[in-house]
Amino acid sequence: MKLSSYFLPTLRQAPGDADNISTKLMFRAALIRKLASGIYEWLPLGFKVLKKVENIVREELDKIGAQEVWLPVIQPKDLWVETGRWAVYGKELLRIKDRKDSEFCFAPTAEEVITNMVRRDVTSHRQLPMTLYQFGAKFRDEIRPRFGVMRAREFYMKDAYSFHATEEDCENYYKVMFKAYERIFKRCGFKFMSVEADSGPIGGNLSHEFMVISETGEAQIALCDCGYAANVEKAEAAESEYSIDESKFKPMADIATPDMYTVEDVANFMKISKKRFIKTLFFIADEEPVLALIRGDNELNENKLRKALNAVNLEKASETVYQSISDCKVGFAGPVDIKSRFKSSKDSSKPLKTIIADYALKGVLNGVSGANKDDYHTVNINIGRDYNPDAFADLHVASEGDLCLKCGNPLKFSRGIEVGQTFKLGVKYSKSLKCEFVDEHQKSIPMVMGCYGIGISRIVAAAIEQSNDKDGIIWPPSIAPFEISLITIETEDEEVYKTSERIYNEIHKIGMTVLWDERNERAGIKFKDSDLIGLPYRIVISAKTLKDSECEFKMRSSDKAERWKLSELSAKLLELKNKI
RNA sequence: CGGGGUGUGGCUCAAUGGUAGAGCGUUCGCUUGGGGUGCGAGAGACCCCGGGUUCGAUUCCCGGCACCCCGACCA
Repeated sequence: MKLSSYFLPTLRQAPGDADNISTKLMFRAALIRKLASGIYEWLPLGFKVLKKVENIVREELDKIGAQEVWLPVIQPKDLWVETGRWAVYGKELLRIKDRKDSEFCFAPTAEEVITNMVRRDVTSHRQLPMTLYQFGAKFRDEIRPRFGVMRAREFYMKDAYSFHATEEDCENYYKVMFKAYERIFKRCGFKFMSVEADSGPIGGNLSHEFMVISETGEAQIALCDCGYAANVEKAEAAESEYSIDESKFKPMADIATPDMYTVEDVANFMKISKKRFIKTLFFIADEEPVLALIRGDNELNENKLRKALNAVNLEKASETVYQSISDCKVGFAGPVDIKSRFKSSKDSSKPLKTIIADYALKGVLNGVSGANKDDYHTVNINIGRDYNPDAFADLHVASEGDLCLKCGNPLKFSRGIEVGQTFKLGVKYSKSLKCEFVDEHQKSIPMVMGCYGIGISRIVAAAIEQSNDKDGIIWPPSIAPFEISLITIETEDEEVYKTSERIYNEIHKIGMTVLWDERNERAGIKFKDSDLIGLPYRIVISAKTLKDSECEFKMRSSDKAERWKLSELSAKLLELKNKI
């Protein structure tokens, strides 16, 4: 491609709202432009990268027998009602109506549609297993899009779905897919790791996320030297050994804390560590009010609470429920005698029956919590003496100081960008959508499913996030939009231009891709643009080196340039090509 | 959803109660030719939309919209 006619409007400055490195570079190198919040246009250079990534993914999936399809982005409400997700998905699901007022949604994922497709035409165990996949735009109406295409509302994704006759077959294929994912991310040039994940709204009982390791990543990972690695949303902590010396118990006392609603406020006011605070959180679990207790420095993990309670629905209690149970303003409830404070007058909420506490509270001596009295907190609350939870469980989001469930050593924490996730779904969708097949015994049973996503557009951002310098992007050769940046310094010098053109054609002949900067611009501009765009190999043709029948060769990732004989250029490039 | 901020040429930003300016980019000419060079000339903005106050509003007030930031499980 000749640069003079290529749509590549590079910018010297990134737009003011670009909020991380990869987004700034993607704007400056003219990969993307923004159309609306979380919605992006992909320019030719960016689109090329997208296609490069797509191809790697396609090759690896085809290798494991998956078949490519193309599914609608606009999907009818009915199917979503069948699986119950029309109600469950919430505002992230963008809903639209057509001219007849029929309701549709813009696909955030495609389990419904694909399962519907398969249930119609796959009816026998002889047709299984089967894996289908597609590339396509997905839309999720994120609360707060940020970090450019990394957390966009519309994004480009690969989603694959596998259908199996047995649990065992599904599990085996899950491993095959897992290996394919490892090959894909390796080929993209990533430093990555796979971690255990929570399956979230998609469902299922086994899930992994593939994380590109990056300090700027949104996801937090809990790691252990023993090999355990999990998303913090999922990471479980081992119960530490707690011992409290009852002889150190002090008498309880109420202290005035006007208008101090948060642990932060009260801890600062009393000059007591947050670790001595007992957070009291009210939830409604399947219609019943529940009190969850967490140590002041920890965060509650709702998934863990849901599991501990064995609840289907879990939501934070409303202010009225809070007040009718504690009989005080929000922010001042505490565990002491809480069950007996219920005032039913305020609404129809039920009395509190269950108090569940995080293990860590077993180690809190002379704790602090709300006094169940407006503007007061109680100090020196002790477990056993002053309150007794009905149950203990691991309820908090894993954090510094927690111990590995597998080996007991302290967990470490790191950050990553999630570029892919695999789920073993089981029969969640096949059951609700009656996606069944007839087995050898003439019995109709639901298929066992797996689903597997890769964020293609996010991969592009992650690649840049992981590989750049002060001058711009440094593409891994496998996903670079072009392999070679060919720069002609004195375009008006006929010999220089002619030689450049010859080399340009030669590069094509050996099957490599090249972006030729033959603009009538100054050298500085060309070098700056070339570094910004970040193609892996750079060849410079100028009068200076041409007089020795040489050109200059430089890798984007190194700062040393070499002189290459023009006569050897093709052979040397071929060598490079074979390494990609 | 709550709080805050911003909206002025393609980009980054100024200024102003009397309808606007810079840098970058762009166009033309010259210059230069190995790291965003220098000079000159030119094009390009009904100052987000609607309403109000005013003789007069891009500027002040109100409403809307868009975008950005922070928070959203806090107790």
